[in-house]
Amino acid sequence: MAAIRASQSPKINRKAATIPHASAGPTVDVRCVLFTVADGKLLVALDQREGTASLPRSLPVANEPLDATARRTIRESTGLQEQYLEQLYTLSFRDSDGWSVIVSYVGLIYAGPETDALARSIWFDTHSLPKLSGADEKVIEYALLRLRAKLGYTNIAFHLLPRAFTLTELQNAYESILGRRLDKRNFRRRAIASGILQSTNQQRREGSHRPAALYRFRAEHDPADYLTPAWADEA
Amino acid sequence: MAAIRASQSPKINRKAATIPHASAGPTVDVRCVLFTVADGKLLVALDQREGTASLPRSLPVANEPLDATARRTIRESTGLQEQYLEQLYTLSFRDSDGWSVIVSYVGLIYAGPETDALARSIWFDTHSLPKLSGADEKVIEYALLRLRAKLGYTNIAFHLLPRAFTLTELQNAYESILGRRLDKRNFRRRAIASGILQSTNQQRREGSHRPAALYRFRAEHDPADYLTPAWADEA
DNA sequence: GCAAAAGTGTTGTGTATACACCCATGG
DNA sequence: CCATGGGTGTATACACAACACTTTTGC
Repeated sequence: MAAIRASQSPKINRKAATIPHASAGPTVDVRCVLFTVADGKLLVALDQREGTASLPRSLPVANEPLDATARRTIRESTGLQEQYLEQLYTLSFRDSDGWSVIVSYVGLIYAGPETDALARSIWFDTHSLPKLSGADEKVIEYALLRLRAKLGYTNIAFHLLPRAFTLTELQNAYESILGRRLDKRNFRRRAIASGILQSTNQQRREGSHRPAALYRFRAEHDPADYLTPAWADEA
Repeated sequence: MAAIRASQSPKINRKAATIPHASAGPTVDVRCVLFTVADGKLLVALDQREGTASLPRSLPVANEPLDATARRTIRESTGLQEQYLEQLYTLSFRDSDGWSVIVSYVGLIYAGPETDALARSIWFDTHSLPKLSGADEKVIEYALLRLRAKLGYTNIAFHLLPRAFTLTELQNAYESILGRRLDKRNFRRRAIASGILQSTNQQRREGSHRPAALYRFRAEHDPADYLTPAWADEA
């Protein structure tokens, strides 16, 4: 607990602050970890320009809010519109391209058969990822950690499903992310109790077994985005 | 669920990506919300250069990790060494100085009588803050929200106390942050049960009443930093 | 002996977990 | 009629909230 008031010099700070642009500050680059679930696998979207794979990324254009950059990145790189987006973490990184500040986002999306067909090549199983840069690897790893943790106290997994879904599909999404099986009765009880399920009166019949009831997600009761500040990103 | 594959043009993206430096990207600036507790009040540290108050801030110097920038900012602005530091949120902001990306951090510290004396002027009660920029106001508001939420599932408030403390002091810290009174017996039971209290065998006698047992915080059992990625910030 | 803060247990209520069988359908 | 996944209830353990009095000290 020794005194710390040593290097009190705000020289660099002040100087740079007066000429904010064109200084040797870091480049800001936005990267998105976009997840989807298919066949009981948790998949992540990667770009594969020039052989090596990498997270979808881009630089913010002038005065573009970071959230908008993230959404644009996802659109440009996958052609899809994410259903949920949350800022993950910001880190600085030094590599061959110079000095970057990476603002990372996590997105969730349902990639059904249609979209799957046109964009299949970009999806990679999180359990067998291709070679990635160190930064991308860490960002993905952390995104997974946070996504799993968040399943415990939010209903975020709804965003991985189509508008109408069965409880079994919902449970499969949870199990894919968590990597373990859940008890059917307990899962259904909690899902119903959470109050964010709206029971449509439709059913889905497929295969030689009892048809499943279809539900919708009541977005207005979703407490999932409480981690994102209300103002989010304005300019 | 209409098809979204509209603006597939990664023009801007690609172009900017090839000349990352010297472009008109945003300035990156790190701001710290440093909290302390005194007299049952939750206080935040503000700089008051040139009349208007603002959060302590600075620009990262070349290749400096963001966490290091945050720690340096706190040292330079308060002369103190924070006891806990966590990244809060990153937002972009447009103001008179141009286009900035603000990486915000929350720090916790114990500001005892000694430190209080030399730095008293910088501390402001969170319930009566001076006029601040819109960005700073929002960052503080969000920091408070997150700090309160975090008290529910972590033991983060220990970082607001001196090395040895009484359970009553700990409870006061919680109450100052939450803004409501807690039940003494329940509070103590949970604090003990959490396993991060190490009972020193010392007591503190002050005033005409029974002396209080002193405890220490077992940092190695602190699950508080699980929100921060293991790699945190390397370059 | 009294004022002032420290310290201490029990009970009810709600929430999470473990666990096994019948139902509706297609072929 | 059988294979397949859909759907249902109960008992137990644990976590949390409400609640009041005794203890030790300084003066």
